[in-house]
Amino acid sequence: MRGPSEIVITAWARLVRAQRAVMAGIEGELKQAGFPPLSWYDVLLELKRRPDGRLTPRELEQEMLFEQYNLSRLLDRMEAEGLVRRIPYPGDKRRQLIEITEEGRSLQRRIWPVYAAAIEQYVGSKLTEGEVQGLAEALKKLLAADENERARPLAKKLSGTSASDDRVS
Amino acid sequence: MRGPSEIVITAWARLVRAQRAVMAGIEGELKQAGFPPLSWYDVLLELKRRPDGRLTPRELEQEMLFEQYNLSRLLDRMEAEGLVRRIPYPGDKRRQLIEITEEGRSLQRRIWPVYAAAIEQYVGSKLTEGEVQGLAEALKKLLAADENERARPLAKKLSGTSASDDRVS
DNA sequence: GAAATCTCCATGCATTTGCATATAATGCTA
DNA sequence: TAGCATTATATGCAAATGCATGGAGATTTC
Repeated sequence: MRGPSEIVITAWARLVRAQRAVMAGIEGELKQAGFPPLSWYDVLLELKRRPDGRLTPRELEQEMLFEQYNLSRLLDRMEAEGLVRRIPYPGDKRRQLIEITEEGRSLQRRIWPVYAAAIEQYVGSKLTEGEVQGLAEALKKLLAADENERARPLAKKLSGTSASDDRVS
Repeated sequence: MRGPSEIVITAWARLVRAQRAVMAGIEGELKQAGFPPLSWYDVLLELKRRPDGRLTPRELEQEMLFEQYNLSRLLDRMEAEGLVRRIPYPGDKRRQLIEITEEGRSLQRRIWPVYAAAIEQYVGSKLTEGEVQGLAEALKKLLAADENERARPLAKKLSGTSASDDRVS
């Protein structure tokens, strides 16, 4: 395996830094508006997208690229706040279904305008349309599964779909 | 402020996911090779780049986009391992200088081949030269300071330089 | 069809992070 | 130059994360 070229190293370094900077900014906006961390929003949105508002933890984990134990506890907290509900999975007692509550839907709707504004501020307003296109395209390729990757906890099943309304993260 | 277009939302979502996936992969490679987390490497590299191998915590914080308290404790751990050394800052008793030790330099050198291979695997090998160029360019613009951003803890002074040898993160 | 294996989710414990605040030194202002 | 604001770093405490493992239930194997 060749070593990475300089530009690859630069791109990687900037990917880390940009994600940190933008994430810190956006999380800061949400917090300041009195909202929970972005991961809560991600869960709510994934659930809301489903016609029945339900998903198994396993599915959520793969969508969000979250560690299993991490998600388990995140759901604990969200359930404690009444945003989601754990219900039994018919036909398999190991599994469960996470269902978004009305309160969860309400929170998602209230967060979105703030989140959207932050995305526009930290991402949209900094790039041209073409640059955004190219960025999205390149990142999609980074997300593509790779046979060479060793067995790893995250990033197993990735998809590359687009967004609408408040489809984010 | 307009809301973000769909493609902007997609790009942001993928930025988060790609960074998570790639970071998890690369961190996994390092861990498996018995090395400490990437943040340790970042510190070592920033210090090593300086002619005198020294930097103040404040400077490190800004280079790495790390929280102050977070860096303070990271340096505690690294100092405990003998990788860096805290020395007084001449002329200002509030400050200090963090100096990389010989052991720190050695660790950095040993990590680099593993890290480089991982970068190539998770980033370089997935994109064409042109795509990498475009990605680096777009991310640079995301990192550019923005007057509209509210006073935030991170991301104050950002620069956009390139890489060489083992100049990463 | 029983045992071994695998899948899904939870949890105890250590580490790390986040948040607020402390401590100490410097710089500024009147 | 006394008082007050500001800067640099550290730290107590709570929350979140990582890691290893547990335990229950499904699936496979022979």
